Amino acid sequence: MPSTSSAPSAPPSAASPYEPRWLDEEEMAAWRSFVTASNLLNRRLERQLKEDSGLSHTQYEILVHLSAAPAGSLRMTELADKLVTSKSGLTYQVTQLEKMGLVGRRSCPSDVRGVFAELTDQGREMLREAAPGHVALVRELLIDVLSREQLAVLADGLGQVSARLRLDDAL
Amino acid sequence: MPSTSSAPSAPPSAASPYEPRWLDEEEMAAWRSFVTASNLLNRRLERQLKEDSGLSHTQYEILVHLSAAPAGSLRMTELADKLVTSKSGLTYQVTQLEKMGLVGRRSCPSDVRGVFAELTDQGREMLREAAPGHVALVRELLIDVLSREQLAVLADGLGQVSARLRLDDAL
DNA sequence: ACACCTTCGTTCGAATTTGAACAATAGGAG
DNA sequence: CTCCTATTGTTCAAATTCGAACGAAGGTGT
Repeated sequence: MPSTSSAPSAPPSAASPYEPRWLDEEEMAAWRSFVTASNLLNRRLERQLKEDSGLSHTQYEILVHLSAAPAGSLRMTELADKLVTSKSGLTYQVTQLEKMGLVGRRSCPSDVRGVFAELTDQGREMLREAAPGHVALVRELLIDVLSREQLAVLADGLGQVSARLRLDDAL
Repeated sequence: MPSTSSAPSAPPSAASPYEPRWLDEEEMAAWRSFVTASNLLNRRLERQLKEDSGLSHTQYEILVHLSAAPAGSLRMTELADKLVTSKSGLTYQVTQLEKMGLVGRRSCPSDVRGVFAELTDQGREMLREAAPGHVALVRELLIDVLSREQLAVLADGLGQVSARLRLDDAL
């Protein structure tokens, strides 16, 4: 009965020490639509990017974050944090992008251990080409489907959620 | 300059045939927080489930959907749709769950090709044990962070988004 | 009955992801 | 300066993911 959560009419009879607060119908709807929208959206964006630019969404996001950074470069760890991936995962993807000539590695002057991932000219060019199609789809599938108010709530609410998550992670 | 989208002050000078409609600050904030929240949330839930129940989020969701279905069973394709994964991905995971004794396969009477994934008693028990901890975390990290109104907007807006995505996919 | 196109679930190989273990270094307390 | 602990990025093996290709049926129209 307990789906992700709710037990509308019949909570799991008697199980755990303290019966948890299940999700009511509305909470459940919010959670389900969040998960579903996220999955569906990812799927579509992945396909679009791969077909039109030969990039995975992850790779695209790496380019985006680098392009937004001061010198088109970021420390590996910092980049991993922004992307919300594992360090090893980033190492892998940066290597891939390096092979494609879109990103380069530079050692950090102030810290021998440090490594900067740096956007190459080719990388910038690739981003310039890939961005329009990607943005158009994000707009079509998400942004333009929602009202201004809904967008504001999304930004606000999920911003809060993210902030909390970040804090916890920092522990 | 174009991150996922926005070009706040300086749009990419002149590139594509038709300059796309970049995302303004608010749209950008909504999109970023959506992506980030989704990733962070997934990461946490994944860890919690694995540690407390030895299940991946995907596996947990399979159990949830089966438990919510008429006879605790669903056709593979139907289940794959609900989960928003590839058919091959589902085949793999159902096999894993089968090895764990949480799910079984049954052939479909009316269609020789069809296969039903079916929740075993052990699977139901596992779900009963895993649900409280999972729900508690979803509540702590998302539900309880948002107000009733925000939840309503989430459910509504993202529900719409999902619905559209589903339609497109059906093509 | 026959051809034709769709659907079903699996298999296969390739790509990706993750956490743990590591070696090298940084940084701080004494 | 000298321990001791935290951090950095990589490597490694294992797990998971996907899409394309398949073999086997279903369904339809003629």
